[in-house]
Amino acid sequence: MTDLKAMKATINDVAKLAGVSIKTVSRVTNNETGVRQSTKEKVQQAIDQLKYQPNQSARSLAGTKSYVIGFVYDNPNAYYVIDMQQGILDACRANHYELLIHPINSKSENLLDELVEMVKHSRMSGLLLTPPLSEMTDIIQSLEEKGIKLVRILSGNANSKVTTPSVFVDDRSAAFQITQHLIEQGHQKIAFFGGDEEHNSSQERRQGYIDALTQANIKIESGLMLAGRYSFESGVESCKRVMSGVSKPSAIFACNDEIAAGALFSARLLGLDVPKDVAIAGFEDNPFSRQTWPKLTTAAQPTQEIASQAAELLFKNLRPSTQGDSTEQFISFQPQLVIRESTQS
Amino acid sequence: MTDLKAMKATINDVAKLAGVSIKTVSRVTNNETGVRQSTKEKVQQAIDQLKYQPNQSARSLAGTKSYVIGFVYDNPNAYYVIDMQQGILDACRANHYELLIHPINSKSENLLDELVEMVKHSRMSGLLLTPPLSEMTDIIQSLEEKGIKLVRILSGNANSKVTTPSVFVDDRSAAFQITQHLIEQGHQKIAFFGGDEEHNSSQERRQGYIDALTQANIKIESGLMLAGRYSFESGVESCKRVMSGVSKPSAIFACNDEIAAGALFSARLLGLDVPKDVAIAGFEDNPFSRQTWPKLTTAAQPTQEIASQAAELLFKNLRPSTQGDSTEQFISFQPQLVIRESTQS
DNA sequence: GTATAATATGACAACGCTGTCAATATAAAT
DNA sequence: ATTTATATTGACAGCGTTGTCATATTATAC
Repeated sequence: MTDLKAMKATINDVAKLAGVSIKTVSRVTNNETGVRQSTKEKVQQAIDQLKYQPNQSARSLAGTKSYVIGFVYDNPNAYYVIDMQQGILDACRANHYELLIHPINSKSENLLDELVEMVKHSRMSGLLLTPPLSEMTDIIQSLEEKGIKLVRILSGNANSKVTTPSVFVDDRSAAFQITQHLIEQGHQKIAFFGGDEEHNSSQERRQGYIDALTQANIKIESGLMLAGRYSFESGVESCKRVMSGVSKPSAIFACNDEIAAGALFSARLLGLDVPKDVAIAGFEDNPFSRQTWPKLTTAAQPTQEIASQAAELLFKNLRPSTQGDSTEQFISFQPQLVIRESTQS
Repeated sequence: MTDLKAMKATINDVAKLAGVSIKTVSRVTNNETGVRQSTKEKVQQAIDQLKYQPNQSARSLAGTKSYVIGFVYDNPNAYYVIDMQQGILDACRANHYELLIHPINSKSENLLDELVEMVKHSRMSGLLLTPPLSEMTDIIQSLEEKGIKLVRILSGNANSKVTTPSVFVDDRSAAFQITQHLIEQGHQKIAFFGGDEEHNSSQERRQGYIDALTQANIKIESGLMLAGRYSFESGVESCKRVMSGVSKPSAIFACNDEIAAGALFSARLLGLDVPKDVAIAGFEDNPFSRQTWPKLTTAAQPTQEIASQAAELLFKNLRPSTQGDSTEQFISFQPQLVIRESTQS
């Protein structure tokens, strides 16, 4: 049983026990090159024996690195954020980094200053960004110009011309699959309920929808493509609107599960049976997509895994030894189609 | 516009500009006593002019305080966690503290060691605990014995005999109100769907339910009080069970919204109309309680505010000057009844 | 006006680590 | 065996603060 009062082992203790200088211990803990294998083992043994863990404060005070990264987000989807945090935290623990979370308002006036101030004040050595922040190219560029290391997580694919290390989620292809699934179920009139336009994901998902319809030779009806926001209310609204229009859809592809849940709610109000009268599909696999009635067909992304890999990518770019080397700066993920009752008649 | 490269002002710069020693600057930034008013002003002016901010790493390396607190949780409800984080973060920003989040598995074998190790490693000066951790008295006690400052957030009321600073949420009284509301709607046979027993909240809510029935002279039927977990599936299960029993309820009080959503789902499967055939109430005001059909009656708690106040309480106990003084160590919150369609016929 | 107590300030050594550069050990080349 | 290049290791000075203790200044009492 560890006792708080019991002095923590320091680098000096390890050095003494291993019979080397503290600098050598430092080399081992930092995985630096130029330490003989036998020495490394000797030191590692002492580290294990004393359960030595470097003091982060001393580290960041003495060195130029800080072992602290920041996770910046502005996302109302709590499950997404929590999963991201968990994934990042896992990677942080494995790499002896600490995580500072930083929810922000991406519409803030002086967003850039706020971020720079935060990085400076908390001595963060890098930042992980999610949409919509990760898609604001001007902010990204300014941040990089100031020498802040970044990894973006966003909707899209690696064909991008930017150089910022990024983790892409191929929403377009997943949206294509969902739409295709709807078509396979015999639907010809399929509506699309969009999310916030400032999120790239909304555009990507719409493009996937359009691609699928095009490939199936189904005419794109602009009256069936509604703009909206990523919210339950928006789904309610869009459903009400489209169902009172001239051209009524037999299926709806909502840009995320919340919109889909709203559409579901609205359809019921209108006396429509789901999926008999209208099939509804969502996106994201929000936990409550399994708790609606009927359960929602959707696209699932391995959020935690995405987060871990994004963090690992950041760490790689933070290590001077591997900097500028051949580390692949782009990672891609493919969401998975999850078919449930809301689209199966 | 701040530039990252621009050297940050240090205590030395401030001292030089103010014409005092660095120690005096330190005294001012730490609000220590024994600095002449005129000197203090002189120093403060220099601080403002240079936009000086103490370096946290140096601070925690040199001193005994660390300006870092930890938020420890093991809660599947993402919305609750996010709200807690936001509230704590607000308080942290106002008090120049940093927050390290730490999701854990409260069933872990060596939970205590893990926590102590974390506190030591990250040099946290205090911890904020939520259920179920905040209700594990043995862990709490061991932590306090090791000199770790704590603030608990939990279900209950301030009559507790413990001395650990705590923020209470009076679930019992809110559950009483919900049950009373159900009774007022004419229900006599009201079922209770419990949550995880290791959460004090489940017991508190059940007690509120029992108290309300007792006061209304309604017989408590043990067959209507089901044990369960805080999950959608548990709600489905409980509903199926109670509806296939001898004594069928006309109303259900579910221990939280997730259970209620499951009950709702299950009722529909059984061909029951809500609220006509059976009224359903939840607890917590989870966002999706507004996204079910019909919307759920529930009890709402100001999670963010609770979190902020808990953090403030911790900070007060961390400040040596106010330590042991007359700061009230217990804060209470009252959840608010929210009546929606699921209980209104 | 002087002795004494109280108050205000400063000098300086930690804190635990990394960066720099010099010193040493080992391998390679002659 | 020597010299030279290379791989390994160590000594030591910071990093920006706070804690301790000594010193200087001011207020109080006689």
